[in-house]
Amino acid sequence: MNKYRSHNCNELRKKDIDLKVSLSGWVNKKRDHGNLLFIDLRDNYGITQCIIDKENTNFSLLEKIQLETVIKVTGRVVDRSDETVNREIETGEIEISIENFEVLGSCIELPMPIFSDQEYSEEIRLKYRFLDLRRKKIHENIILRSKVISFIRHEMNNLGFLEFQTPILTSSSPEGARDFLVPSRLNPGKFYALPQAPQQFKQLIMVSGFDKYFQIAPCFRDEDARADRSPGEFYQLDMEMSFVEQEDVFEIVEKLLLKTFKKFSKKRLMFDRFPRIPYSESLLKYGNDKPDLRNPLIIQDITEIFTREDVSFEIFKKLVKSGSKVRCIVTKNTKNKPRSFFDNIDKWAKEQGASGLAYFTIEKDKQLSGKGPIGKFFSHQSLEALIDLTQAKIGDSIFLACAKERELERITSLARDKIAKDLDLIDENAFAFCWVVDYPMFKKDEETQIIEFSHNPFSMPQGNPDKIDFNKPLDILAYQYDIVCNGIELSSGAIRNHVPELMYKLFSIAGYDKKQVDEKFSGMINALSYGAPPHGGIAPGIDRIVMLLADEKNIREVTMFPMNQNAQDLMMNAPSKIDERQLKELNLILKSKK
RNA sequence: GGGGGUGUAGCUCAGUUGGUUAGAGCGAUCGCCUGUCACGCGAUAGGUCGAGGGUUCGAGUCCCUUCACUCCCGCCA
Repeated sequence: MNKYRSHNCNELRKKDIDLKVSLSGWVNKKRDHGNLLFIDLRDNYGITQCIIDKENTNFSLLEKIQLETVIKVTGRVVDRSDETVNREIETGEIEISIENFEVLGSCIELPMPIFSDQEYSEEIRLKYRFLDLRRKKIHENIILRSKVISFIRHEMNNLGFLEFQTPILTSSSPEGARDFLVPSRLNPGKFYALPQAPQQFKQLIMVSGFDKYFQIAPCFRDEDARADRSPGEFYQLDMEMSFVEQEDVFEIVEKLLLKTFKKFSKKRLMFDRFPRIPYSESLLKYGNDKPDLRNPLIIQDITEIFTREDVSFEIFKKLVKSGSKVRCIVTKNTKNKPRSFFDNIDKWAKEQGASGLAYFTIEKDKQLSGKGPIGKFFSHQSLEALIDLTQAKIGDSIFLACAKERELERITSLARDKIAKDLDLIDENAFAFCWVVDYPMFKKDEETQIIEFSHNPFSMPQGNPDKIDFNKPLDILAYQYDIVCNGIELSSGAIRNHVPELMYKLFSIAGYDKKQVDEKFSGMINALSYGAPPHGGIAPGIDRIVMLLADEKNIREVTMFPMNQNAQDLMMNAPSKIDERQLKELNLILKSKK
């Protein structure tokens, strides 16, 4: 028999009445009636009410016990009368009549209450994460995370994938985010980098002939935090397959994600198959490459309207002449919305750094007319043309913005979210997945005008390699794809380029000569020359998947021991100073910061 | 690196136009209470109003600087 307990705190039921039991757990709550004391004892599994009265010699000791003390109680399971049954907890039909108890772990005064639905500052939660994790919601989130990971692992095994570990101490790569570096004692002046993803290793695994690989892989990127992005480290379901095309990857991942989301969430799945949206279309219609398809609003380009003679909205016309574009969002049947609705959105847009969002509503008396501040600038013929172009109906409103393409995408993307929220158009009880496909291989840095890889340098360009026009690098598309769910980027993947000559060619466009490629990616480029299979893969973000399933807005709610926004672990005091001896061993000298 | 928000008791928060000794709930301590499940009742302790400077007869409140936390932009192949 176990020294500490015969049952856990969510085990005893009516059938156990009269049984002599022992339970161990935390004192969740006390209710002291002076001569009668109730103690809610809590463990990982649940809560059991324990009771003791003044007749028992232990009464006065238990009366004084601090909340969150860990105790073992022994006693008999007793029935509760009908009036005193607690339907809120699973053990609510019984209680333990305490005969004896023992303190297993005492507790000093708490910095934050455990038994409470109050919200606390992140600072205190992260500093005392071990207390925070005792609280119901986050405790359940972490359990959910464990179950999701184990389900995925099981599914991947069934699909014939093999799980491998890849090195954590590896080499720095010139592309991508900033690396976390680890100085090498045995190689003075040289550094390891923590992997931003096991990208090269998983490709090497394919070259090694293992066919299907996966890993719940830690990834390290030294980038600033966001609500959906932990600083430092996160986990990906990293996977790679040999002898596959884009379609094969889609087939596997779609099924896996749908199965996972069906199993772990009650929310509706909007699509049985993920819609596929080309990158360029996504930028136009949604203003970004992570569209929230729960939002029915679509952005449309109406620049041509502003070249018409019978449109007299001179500010926009002038901007259009100098290369700006005009895009709009049509809202259905909003003619009766109060003026404040429109003005709030315009005001909001100005706060976002835009010049504002112009708007008018299409009305028809005898003729079409635009109602609203700028409605008068449009002739009825121009409104007809606008209706043709946008499929807007009478009674709909049009929000428009005019700017250079990049800025226009930014503001219309934000406006699309904002307007949908104001009109309550987003179904919070749904998951809307999609693929964003056909990413360009290269992009031009706005400031430096230098051509660089837009996504992943190891992606295979689309089309016959012999026919690709390398003189127009910005037109080259890649077999590169993302999965987006509810506006959150969940995964990124690609069919890889396994042809060394093609790789050199593409790297040369991004400014790396053969020697640099050989140096920086020696392991991989070398391997590709020794018989590499065509291969591809993807890497869904585990933390974000769990975040969506747990219906949380912040990734720290599904991360056991997260760092704060400044990438500090307030509980472990990381990062921390190191002593001179260690620095010396590592051949490091610290430069004092002024 | 930049912008927004927040910072008052251990925790969550209130604090009016600048005006007496800065309040509440929870928690803590002490007392009362035998059926609660957010138990109830009474009392006590607990404050560098994030820090520094300024304006003022007087600052939690106004101004400047700064720090911490957070959200966002940049960044995230």
